[in-house]
Amino acid sequence: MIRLYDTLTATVRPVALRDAGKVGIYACGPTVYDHPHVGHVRSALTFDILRRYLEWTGLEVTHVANITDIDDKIIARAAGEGRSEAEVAAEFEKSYVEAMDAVNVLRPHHSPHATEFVGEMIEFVRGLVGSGAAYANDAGVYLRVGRLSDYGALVHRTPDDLRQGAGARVEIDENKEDPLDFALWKSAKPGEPTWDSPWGPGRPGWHIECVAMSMGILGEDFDIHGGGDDLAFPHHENERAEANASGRKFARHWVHHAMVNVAGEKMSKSLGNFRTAGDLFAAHDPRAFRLLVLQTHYRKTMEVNTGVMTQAETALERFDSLTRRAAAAGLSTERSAAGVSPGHHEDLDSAAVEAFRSAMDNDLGTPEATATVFDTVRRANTALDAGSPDAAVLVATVFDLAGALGLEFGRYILREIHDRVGLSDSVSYSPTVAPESAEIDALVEARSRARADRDFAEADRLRDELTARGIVVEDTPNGPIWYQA
RNA sequence: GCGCCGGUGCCCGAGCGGACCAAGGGAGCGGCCUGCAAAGCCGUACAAUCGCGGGUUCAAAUCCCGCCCGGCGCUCCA
Repeated sequence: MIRLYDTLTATVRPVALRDAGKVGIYACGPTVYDHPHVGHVRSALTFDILRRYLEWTGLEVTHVANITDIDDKIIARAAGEGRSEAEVAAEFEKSYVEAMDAVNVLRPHHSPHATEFVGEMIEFVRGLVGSGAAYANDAGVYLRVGRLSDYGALVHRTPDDLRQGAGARVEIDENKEDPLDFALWKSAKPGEPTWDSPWGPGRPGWHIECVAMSMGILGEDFDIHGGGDDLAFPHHENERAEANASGRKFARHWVHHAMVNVAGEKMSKSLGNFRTAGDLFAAHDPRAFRLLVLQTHYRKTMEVNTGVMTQAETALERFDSLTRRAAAAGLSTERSAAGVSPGHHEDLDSAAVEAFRSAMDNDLGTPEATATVFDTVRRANTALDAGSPDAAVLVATVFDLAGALGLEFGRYILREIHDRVGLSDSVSYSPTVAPESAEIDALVEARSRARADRDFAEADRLRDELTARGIVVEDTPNGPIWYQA
């Protein structure tokens, strides 16, 4: 079983599943008040990789990632733009989903919206008020944090510690019994969307929606809860507080990933920085960002800039070229080529599979796992060069392992990606495709004939002509292969 | 200020007490292959003095202490 760092215990420990063979993951998704930025993408990629890997090992995964579609920032934006909160949320959720598709993030099994769970939230808050764990006044309903002795445990602080910070930095709120108390329900203010509740019209507080949605879909005592490490406090801590105050068991394991820095965020484009995911993917292959995320451990801050993106794009070329070489040799690059199914990889190269598994099991060691895949690429190339029968298994291994990481190859893939997100017209690097090509084929064949006749001047002329059309020709023992650069 | 995380080659980035070398990717350089390329493969010196200074240990990039620098958090941000 995979071992993961658990924020609560501050140790790397095996994930102890509630139900054998099944994993429930709740990953905090975005509040959709603006276009997604690269940090959102890293977040989604982290959990997509975790999910894919767990599925690869044969576990049945239920991946839940919420969309928070009602909150102060959405309200503010809607008010500023003279449209409804729902319109704002819908616009940016669409933008978010497009970015996720661009980086090949599998759709979560559930993508609940906060506004769909207001009824559950109200019930939950009602229970807390009923037991005295929370109190209501004119401003709303607040949780009595003072009753929770281990409040702060997720960030390894004591309540007094936090109280000091809260008292010092935040103006005293007269509606709270304790500065640490926070709103479960906010009473209606003019111009804001509201729902009816036992405490009058109002709307949910920030943390309650994730408690309602996670336990509503995955049930109590679910396996993994995660998000960016900036969410550990107050968001996740407050979720814990709410769940614990209700007497229910919450997440068994807490997984937090680190942030991404885009150098000197102030001067964006001119310095090669990217404010939004769209900016990044208009300039670079989205797969390169996934590779970058894979090559950095999830608990470590990563830096994104033009230089590292370009390096990652070049690295990707190793996979794409293996794809071409394998295809030219008549080998399938389908994951299923070697009869692989989730949890069963015995027909693949066992050394690579085991190295991969052991890297991933060790706190999602994607950098080492990715290194294993690159090692396997080299072995596959060597086997291909030698015409060895081992090539088929090695190639199949590469694509199986890479698939578990969500990497997809083949130059034609890029066009698909851009079509998927409607970026085809805005890319500033040349999208590569497998063009339809009776004409190109004819030129390539003519060149082959010229080479066979040792008429190299003509062969080179034809290659130049192809180059002028953006076509790269490579000669292999299995004949020439070509693709659009 | 307090808490947590981090500072590794030209660049990105693993490793986190030793027994096989400080992975992997990128750049540069040299070689093999090629008609020439491309792709691929092989090699790559000048100590990578693993932020700096102490310490523990038979043994430290890996543990401890101090310092410097960076990131995140300290109430609505992935």
